[in-house]
Amino acid sequence: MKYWLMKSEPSCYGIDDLKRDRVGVWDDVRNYQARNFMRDMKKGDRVLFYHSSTDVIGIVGIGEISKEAYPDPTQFDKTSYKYDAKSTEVNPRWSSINLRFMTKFKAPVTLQELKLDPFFEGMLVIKRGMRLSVQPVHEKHFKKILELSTAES
DNA sequence: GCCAACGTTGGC
DNA sequence: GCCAACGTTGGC
Repeated sequence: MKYWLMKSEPSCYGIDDLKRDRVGVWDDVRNYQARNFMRDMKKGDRVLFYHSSTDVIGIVGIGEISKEAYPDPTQFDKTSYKYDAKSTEVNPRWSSINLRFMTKFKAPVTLQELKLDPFFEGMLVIKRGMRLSVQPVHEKHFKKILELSTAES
């Protein structure tokens, strides 16, 4: 099983939206590196759900990959601002995955906490200028974040 | 709202 | 294939 981190702006789609929907469609990634990671995802992989561009920045819950990469429907939709004229049905450029809600933390494990704890050194999300919205996470970091989240209230 | 750090685009 | 210009991300 692999572990990932996925960023989302809560004003756009946050953990509460995922909780309500139970399964969320990740369908607007237009970055090749992020796409490639999404294509590596396997059913059952765990995902740290991260809130960006908000007052409390950090990891707010856990999800699970419930459907592996498939062509992102928005790339063929001419009415979508995510429409990509260069993408074809035969050779789609962009991929989607489905994410199933698992847990919402009582309190976020904040970016600030991660930066202060030497244990998380090397974790991609705390690297300055790391804008990648989908990234792999080490198992030890994932597990530690789970511990931290239950330690909080 | 600022701006640094990237990624992408397109002229050459 | 280089690289300047431009657009976007995302923390602060």
